[in-house]
Amino acid sequence: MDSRCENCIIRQFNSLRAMSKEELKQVSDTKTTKKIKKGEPIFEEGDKLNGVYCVRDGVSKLSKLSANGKDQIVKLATKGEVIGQRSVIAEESTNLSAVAVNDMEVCFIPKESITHTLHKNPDFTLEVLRHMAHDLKEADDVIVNMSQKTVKQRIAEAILYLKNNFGEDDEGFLALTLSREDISNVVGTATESAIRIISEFKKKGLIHTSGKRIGIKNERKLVELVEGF
Amino acid sequence: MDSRCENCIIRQFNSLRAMSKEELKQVSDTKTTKKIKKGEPIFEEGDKLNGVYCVRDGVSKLSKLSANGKDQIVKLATKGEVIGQRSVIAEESTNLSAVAVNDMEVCFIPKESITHTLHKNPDFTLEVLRHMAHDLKEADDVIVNMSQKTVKQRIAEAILYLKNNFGEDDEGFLALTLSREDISNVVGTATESAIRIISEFKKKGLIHTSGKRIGIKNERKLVELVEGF
DNA sequence: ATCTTAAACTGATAAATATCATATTTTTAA
DNA sequence: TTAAAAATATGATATTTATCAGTTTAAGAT
Repeated sequence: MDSRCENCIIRQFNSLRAMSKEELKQVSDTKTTKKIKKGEPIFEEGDKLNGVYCVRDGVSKLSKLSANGKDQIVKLATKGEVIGQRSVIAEESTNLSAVAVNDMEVCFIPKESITHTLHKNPDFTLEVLRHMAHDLKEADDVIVNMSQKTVKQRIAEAILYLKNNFGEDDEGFLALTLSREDISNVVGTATESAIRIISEFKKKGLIHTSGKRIGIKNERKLVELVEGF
Repeated sequence: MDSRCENCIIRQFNSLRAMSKEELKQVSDTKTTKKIKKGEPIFEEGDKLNGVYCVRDGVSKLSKLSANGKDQIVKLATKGEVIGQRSVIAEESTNLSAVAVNDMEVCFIPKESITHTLHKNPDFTLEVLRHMAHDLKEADDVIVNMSQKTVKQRIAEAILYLKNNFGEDDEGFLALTLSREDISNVVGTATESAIRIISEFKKKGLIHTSGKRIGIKNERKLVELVEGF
């Protein structure tokens, strides 16, 4: 993979595409590439970030620790997404932890490169703004789901989400394998409850499993379940 | 109250303050002021908005209808806040309904005034971006609260939120009176459950009530409850 | 002011979910 | 490869929350 931002395909998926040649060169010259192993943190809740992280490969879970000691996963960030933006823009310490779900490669971009462009290039700022508007809409949807859907519906939805966003492998399992605990943290439930419902889905023929891996067997029924039939 | 945006105090609280004199004049010349009565909608979920609404007076609830027919209130917007921004920026139809909680006065600003400035004035765009970053953080917090806190904790939190954001009247009641149903829609629970818990708080001496009005009697205990004691 | 309607409230019960305890399987690392 | 650790799984039970049915109280309209 080319190590210059100008040539990085990932850029096509995020706001960096709205940068000018010179701005991009500046980013490329100051960025550093990091490898993060599965389970390792990129940053922790409360950290003051000195820049943002552009995900080149792998998936990161963004989560927040609640008073009762459970993590709530708020978002899964994958190839092409930029994480840490919110904190850098608001000039606050981050409200989320970012931990690698599998082995990752990320580019660290110092905040000066970003903030300078934010002040100078309205196209870039607008592009970031549009992304954030989208994230905000998604967050609103999550709030509604959390409060109005049952755990069963939320788990069905999470499984479909994983398929739609990360795809399936050649054996028909979800390409992104989350632990049962991670699933329960996405859905906001007790790990045992998540496991129980996954077993139930298996018994009913909606999914099949192998170890921690999950595959979809009856997508239509899962969709119906989410919609409340 | 002066009807020119340039002189409007409300502007101090929102992104419009980053506009140049000319931009603001343009907004002022194209804006229209509307009065909305308690219970009336400003816009409905799915509407394509032709502009944004700047709240001059009163409070609006932003909510989303869920599959089971219940509204989930995602945000309460008050004096100084601009609503409908997200949809206009993302150029999508709105994902939320806005209904007046009490009599309101709002200024409608056609989207052209906004989008034009978004493309030209990075200070303004950045200011809007910062606001949205803030909203996103709040949304993340709501997600965590929804999934990790009990209904009792969420109701206690809602009461404290109302006090901190809208204050108390001279009799010691919350200045913003929400119906029990609205409270249950903020908290994401059945109306009867909300009522029951409010009664319980009253019995325990945490609050006092008079009709639908609620006053805080023991703030410390409410805070402790939210934090899980 | 009073009639009418809507909102607030209460009880009984059902359903959903969490918790605790423990067995089994899978993964990790020596 | 195998022992240890971690994750998955399941049962029993407690707790929380929703639902249904009904009464009382408050608010709005004539």
